[in-house]
Amino acid sequence: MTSLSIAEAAERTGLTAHTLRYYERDGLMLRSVERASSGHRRYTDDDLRWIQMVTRLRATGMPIRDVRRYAALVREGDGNEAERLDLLLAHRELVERQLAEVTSHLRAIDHKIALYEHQVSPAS
Amino acid sequence: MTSLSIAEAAERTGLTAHTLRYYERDGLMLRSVERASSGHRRYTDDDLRWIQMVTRLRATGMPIRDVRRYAALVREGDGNEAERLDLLLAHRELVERQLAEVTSHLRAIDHKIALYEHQVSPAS
DNA sequence: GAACTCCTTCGAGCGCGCTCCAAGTCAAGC
DNA sequence: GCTTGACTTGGAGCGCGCTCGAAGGAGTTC
Repeated sequence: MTSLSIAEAAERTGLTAHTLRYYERDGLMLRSVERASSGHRRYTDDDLRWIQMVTRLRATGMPIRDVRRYAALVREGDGNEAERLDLLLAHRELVERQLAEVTSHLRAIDHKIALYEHQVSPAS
Repeated sequence: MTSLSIAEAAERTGLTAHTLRYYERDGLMLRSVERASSGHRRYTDDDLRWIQMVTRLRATGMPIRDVRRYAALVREGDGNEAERLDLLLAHRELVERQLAEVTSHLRAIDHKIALYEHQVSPAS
């Protein structure tokens, strides 16, 4: 079991140390990160795995407050799996709708691009 | 050629009147929207078409400042089509990368969902 | 002509998600 | 013992994209 400083954890997760501290004080972590005798944070593999999940939720657009709710459910422990599932299913639904919308707007933009491409280096 | 009040334009575009005014004063429109003798804005079909393009750029995540740049190029008139094309191509590239990233994170979340689904109503 | 509705401008405010700063602590190296 | 560097906390600040409020004007309805 490795145990990383905040700088190392930042590097591994792609977040900044600032953000890691912010996530912790904002209730996004499952529990307070352990401390060395110096008071410095020590991130475990479990912490990193959880941060990866948080990153996935965030990268797919889940608001901080919903990640916090999800974290609270996981923190509570066994028994609320159905609630966690609901939350994730609702999120997936939303993300899929957004993907479809962005894709459709992108196709429209593609048409515009095609027009400009024709204009900039016309075949005729 | 129809000509709409700001409330009607808001309804057609799905934006709020507040946002339409904001876009105009922030330089996202191609020109100042025409006014009735009362001073009220009158949106033309051209205005609506442009707003639709702006909406597409925004919906695909283009920052306001880049939309403003694009609007400035279009406003300048003929001769900078290559620049406009560059801008749109760069945007498309970015959006496609983001779509891929979101999709990949979503797949990972799907695995989590599958685990919970199994747990909540197990086959065994 | 009073009330009502729809609009105007200017500027402040807000929610989100960080991002940064100041002042201090601790451990290691010289 | 002093310096250096990585860390700590609390709280302020910021960039983005709206969003809203106040005060007022124009036009219609009764």
